[in-house]
Parts: sequence; structure tokens; C-alpha cells
Amino acid sequence: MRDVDLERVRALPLFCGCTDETFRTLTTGAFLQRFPAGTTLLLEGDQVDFLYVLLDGMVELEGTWNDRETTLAVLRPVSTFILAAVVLDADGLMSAQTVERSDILMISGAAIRRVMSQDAGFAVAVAQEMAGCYRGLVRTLKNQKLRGGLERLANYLITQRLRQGGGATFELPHEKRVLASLLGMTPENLSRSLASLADYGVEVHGPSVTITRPAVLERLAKPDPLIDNHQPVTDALTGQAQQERWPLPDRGIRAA
Amino acid sequence: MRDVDLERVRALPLFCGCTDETFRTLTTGAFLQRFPAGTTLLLEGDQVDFLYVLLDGMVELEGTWNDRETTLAVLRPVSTFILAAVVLDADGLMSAQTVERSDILMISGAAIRRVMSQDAGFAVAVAQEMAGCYRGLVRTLKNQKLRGGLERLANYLITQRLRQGGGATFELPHEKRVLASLLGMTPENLSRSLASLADYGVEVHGPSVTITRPAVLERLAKPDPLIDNHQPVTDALTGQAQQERWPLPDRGIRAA
DNA sequence: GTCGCGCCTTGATTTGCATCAAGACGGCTC
DNA sequence: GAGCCGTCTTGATGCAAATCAAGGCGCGAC
Repeated sequence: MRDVDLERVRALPLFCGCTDETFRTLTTGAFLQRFPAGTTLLLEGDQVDFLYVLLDGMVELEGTWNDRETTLAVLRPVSTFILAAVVLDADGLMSAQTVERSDILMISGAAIRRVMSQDAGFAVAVAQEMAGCYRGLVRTLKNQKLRGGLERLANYLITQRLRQGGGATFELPHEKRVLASLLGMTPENLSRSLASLADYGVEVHGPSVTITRPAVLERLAKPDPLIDNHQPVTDALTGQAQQERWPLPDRGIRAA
Repeated sequence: MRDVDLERVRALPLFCGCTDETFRTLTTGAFLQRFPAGTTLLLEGDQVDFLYVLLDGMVELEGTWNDRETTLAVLRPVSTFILAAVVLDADGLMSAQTVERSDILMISGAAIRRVMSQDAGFAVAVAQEMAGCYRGLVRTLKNQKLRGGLERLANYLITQRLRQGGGATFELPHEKRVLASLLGMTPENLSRSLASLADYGVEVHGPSVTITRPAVLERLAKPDPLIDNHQPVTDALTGQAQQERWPLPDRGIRAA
């Protein structure tokens, strides 16, 4: 495994608080693998033996029931996934497959569980990461239960705009059918909803979206910091916990 | 605080792995309080200063947006809540209110965060509890996105039957309007859905439900271990992590 | 180039669910 | 007891979303 990759992993919130020894223990048994697009990494119900760390590419997490299928999340580097199943040594509740060719680091789950009880700093980092993932899901569930399809889409666009720098034009990060599934609607309905957002200043050309009147769109979307995480995504902030900690600077002051 | 209450807390998965010193640190600063029914313990967006432990009574967790409201969970003793916000020192994403008169132990969040980095056993327990909560939410989200209202209700009834001993007759644990909100439907629709389940051998008299032909109901509900957690609730198994660990007996053997 | 195959879009139709409205029932106060 | 309020039920209606169906478009294979 290349040093540059090791450093990227070491910089993850999940690993930056652990001891060198812990990190060495975890990475010596680990291996980095490259998967082509469309590879199924993990099937719902499978025993989970590894923690996965996405270093490059894109991964989709999905759930199925009764021949239906839904996208639960789409991951970008650098992210870890199925940590919860690893912590509890339980079966995975979702499937994972690559969307693009992806570089993925696989770390022994047994090693992670072993090391947690020896390195409190690492255990704390795992707890924080899990808490961040949990809060992300709470947001998703509220989004799903409280908003209608058009509102979910409008808020998604607003969030994307901010995450991609806040300019008027940005790119949809996935295929539209994936986006539809993520938003809990059919591709047909996503298409229609995008069309009807033209009235609110949204122009769509293929994967490129331009929001001409943000204020108008916001009046429809009613974004809410308790549902939408508008944190800008920077290189410095990876991992679910960090994303949930924002905006914590002033909290730190309050607590001090 | 009474010794008998202290012991119940000590026996929680979250606390039974920590040192005596950790436990003493956490509980000396804590206080037990009794709240009447309908008390709001915590409002969405509030800063969270305490970990709450429900010792007696019933608590509802809810989320709101744009004058809409949805129930995210209903808790029974002994449960902890808002652990994620405590771990990350973040604002709460949901409101909490008592449904019945409730005895609730409040433990300093700052103390919890402090103690985590000193007691690896405790930090591991927190990580496991968070992982269990996370997996519970994944199940909820799949339930919500993949199934229709009638299917959610049918599966809810099957789960309740098992949790209450598996007899043909059992009781709905909450008011029907709360149940409706939990299942993501209106009270009107819950009423109609219950009525239409008569065709599948479900008899309802007030809060009491009888399932006369479980096989027929299951053919409609198609329960799935990756969505429905059919673990029987016993006194020995409290806490989200433990509930997610079942059925682990044979996993232990495989791993050995 | 031409074919074929996904993806996306658009339209027509049906279904599921929310909403609106009214009434039944039980528990409560006075 | 009468009156009231909240819960639950039932029916009528309207809207949102899924489904079904057809066609356009981009792109790679050959």
C-alpha cells in the first residue's frame, strides 16, 4: 500500500486520534483493492468481515425488500462504510456496490473490535463517527417523513449548490435514476419535478443545474438546519462526525 | 437516588462494561427527576447538556418541519436517549416529551465525554450503543421507503405480537394517533388500514388486537430480518446494541 | 455509417394517501 | 344528570405519486 494512501487514511477523523501502534495494527492486516464500476462489494444480510474505506471512486449503499430497491446513500472519497456492522459484529443491513471504478481499503473487522478496547482514543473516534452517521440518518428520516417529493428535491438542490461552492451553476453528482432513488421517488417523477422547478428559477441541462433565483427556491424549500446539513464539504472535513460537528466553533466557546 | 435505581442503570449495556470509578463519576453528578405526562424534556435545536435515561414511564421522540410533526420513536424503560448529540456535543435533532409520568435520570454530557477518553471499556460501550441505534434507524428508513402503509402496519403488528410473548392477542402499546405518526400515516388512514386487515385475520377491539391467522397476515406483510427486528424483549436485553446483536449466539460460534 | 441499448423525458391512467367533514363513543368536569 | 373535549371511526373528495406506455437522445459496438 502506498504511503500517500496511508496518510489519507491516517488523516481521517476515525484514525487521527489513535496511537501509532493502533494504526499500524489495523493497517498491516489491511489491503487496498481496486474494483471496476458496478461491482457488488457486499450483499444485504452478508456477514461483514471488513471495514471499508473508500479512497477513490464512488459507492452506493442500497436496501431491498420484496423486489423493490432503494438507495440509502451515495459515498464519495474519503468515507468509511458499514462501521456499525463491524462494531457489533453483525450482518450488514444494506448492500454496497461501486458506481465508478473505486479504490477501497479493507480493514479487518475483528482487528478493529480488538483494538477498540485497548485504545480509548480510537474507541472515542469510533463512537463519534457512529454518532455522526446516526445523526445523518435522523436527518434523512425526517426529510423523508415530513417533506413531499418536490420539497425534498428543492432542498437537495440547495444543499448541492452550497457544497459545490455556492455558485449559480453546479453539477448533479450522480445519474438521475440514482438521485431519484436517493430522494425516494421514481425517475419519471424526478424528471417531472425538475421540470416544474423551472417556475422557481431552476434550469437543467443534462447534469448541469443553474439556480437563477435562490430566494424563490428557498421560499419553496424552507431549508432547516435540523434536517439539511449545509456544511460546505472541504478536504479538511471528512467523516460523518466532523460533518455533524459543524457549526461547532461557537459551541466550543460556550462550553469553555 | 435509590440504590435499586442505581443498579438498574449499572446493568444497562451502556454502563455494565465501565469501571466502578467511571460509574461513580457519572452518577454522583447525575440527578433523578420525575416528570408528569406531556412534559417537553427537550426541544429540537436545543443544546443538549445531559444524557437522559428513562427508568419508568414512556417518552416520545419527534421531529417537526413547517408545522408538520412526526414521531420518530417511542421509548420504554430502560432506555437512554439523545446519546448522539451528547457524544458530539451538538444540538438535538429531535424533541422529546413524556407520554406518561416518567422517572428520568439525567447525566452530565460533559462528564460523559470526559470519561469516555479515560475508560476504553466505556467508550466501546458507547460506540456499540450508537451502532445499535444506527442500525435501528436503517431499519426504520428501509421500512419507510420500501413498504406501503398497509405493509408497515402489518409488520408492526407481527413484531408486537412476538415482543409481547407470541400469543394470538396483545395490546397496542400507545395511542393510535401516536402509532399512526410512528408508522408515517394519518390517524384516519391507520383506522382504515386496521379495518382492511380484518380480511387477513386481524381483529381489533380498542387497544387489544387478535391475530387469528398469522400465516395469512405474514403472506401480506413479508417480514424480513433485515428490516424487522423480531427479537423478543426481555429484561435481560435492554439497549439498542443488544437488540441489534441478536441473533448472535451462532455468530459467536462461527467467529470462534 | 447503422444498429442497439441505456437513460431520460413526456403523456395517460390508476392507485394510494391526505384532507375535509361529520358523527360515535368514552371520560371528564361541574 | 348535562355538557364538553379528545380520540377514534367512517365517508366523500382531491391531490401526489406510482405505474404503464411510447418516443427521443447519446453513445458504444461493429
